[in-house]
Amino acid sequence: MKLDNAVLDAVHAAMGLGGDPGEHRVVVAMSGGVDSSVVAAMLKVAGYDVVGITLQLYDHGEALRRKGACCAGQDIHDARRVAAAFDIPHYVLDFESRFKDAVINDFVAGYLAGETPIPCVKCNQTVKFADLLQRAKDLDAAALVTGHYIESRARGDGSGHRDLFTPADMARDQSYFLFATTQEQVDFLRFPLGALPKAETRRIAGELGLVVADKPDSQDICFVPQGRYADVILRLRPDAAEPGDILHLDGRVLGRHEGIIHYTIGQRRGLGIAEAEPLYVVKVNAATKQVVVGPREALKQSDIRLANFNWLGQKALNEKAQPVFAKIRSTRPPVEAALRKGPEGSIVTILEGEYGISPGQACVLYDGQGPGARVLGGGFIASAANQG
RNA sequence: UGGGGCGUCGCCAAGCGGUAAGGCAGCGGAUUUUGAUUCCGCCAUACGGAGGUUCGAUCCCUCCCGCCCCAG
Repeated sequence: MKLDNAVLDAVHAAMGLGGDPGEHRVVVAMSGGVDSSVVAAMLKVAGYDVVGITLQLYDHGEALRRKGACCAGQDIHDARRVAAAFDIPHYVLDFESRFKDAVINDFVAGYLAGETPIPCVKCNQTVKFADLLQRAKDLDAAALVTGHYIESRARGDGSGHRDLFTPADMARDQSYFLFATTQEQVDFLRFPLGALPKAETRRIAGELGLVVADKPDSQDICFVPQGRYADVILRLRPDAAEPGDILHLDGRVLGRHEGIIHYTIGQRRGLGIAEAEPLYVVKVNAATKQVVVGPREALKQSDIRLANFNWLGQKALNEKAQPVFAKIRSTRPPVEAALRKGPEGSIVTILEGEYGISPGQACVLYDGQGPGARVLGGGFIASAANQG
């Protein structure tokens, strides 16, 4: 099995390790999906000393053959098969307990607090780029490699540091989920798919004869079956189903709900309230169990206070606002904003405002729009308000 | 039990003799490595009930039922 020279060059460039590939041990996080499988196979074909690791994260033993999942059941089996086909040493690590503590419990706690957690970020932040990354280092690897669609390039100033950039295929951009990656982690990570369009990844998968070449892309939260996340919360915390009022901004009580965990800011469906115009969730109050609704216009806000801020930019932050581009949800392009750091923490002001800014979600910062924009970090949205 | 008004899909609401708009809600799908959003599709053989007039009635007439308002 071989690859085009252009592809091989791209792989070597993405790794940036220099010298003989065979002298570099690299650990590939293999989820069992097409992307990470292609990464592992490409690196092996390119001559690296590849070690594949698959994390078992949840549902040990349960029959999980559904499509679009990862890190359990069938997917582990798929990863193992790909590794075997390419003669890649492969290990499955049981991270269930760690995953439950760091990701699932955090997810549940977020909803109980009236926020909208983003488990994929937590998973990258803790399980993958902290624990798994340490395992890779323990194995004397030169890098931990994943199938994320994001570009990493050496800064080239002799510092040994690397920077993250949005990928060539913006339709697949995963930078939103990676904003919390620290500089130290960035320096050890590699993302060979950042330069490839997804279609090219599929093509390579076919060319290399991977058993997962036609496997559907994953979507939804990996540990949530059927997209019914509330079921997972209720299973862990049956007491989370506390009903409350659905209150309109104008003060009217319009109805009742079966628990704030079913709602997120900006949500329209599922309210069951027939009014003249569509109503959206404007606020979720965990203390009073109230879900406040209002017209779409009421969702527009501009000032965002960030928590757990991770700054990957070069320029030092201070009270003077600096221009950035901010993205408050994964499926929206970054928009013009201003970032400043004050006594209250890091504040991002969206110049034109954004609709449905939800606490718990991420606000990711860039130095531009489109492919090749540098990822400057970001934070979790702690609160949002209208510009005063 | 005098007068007036109204009863059309779960909610709101067009239609005023020619064979049931629309919005909201709901359901289904597409999109999406989070939650959402958005988009697309579906959603009353039926107009409170019974008669009548008419070629033809949700729309006209009569009676009944049920609401609402004003006056007692």
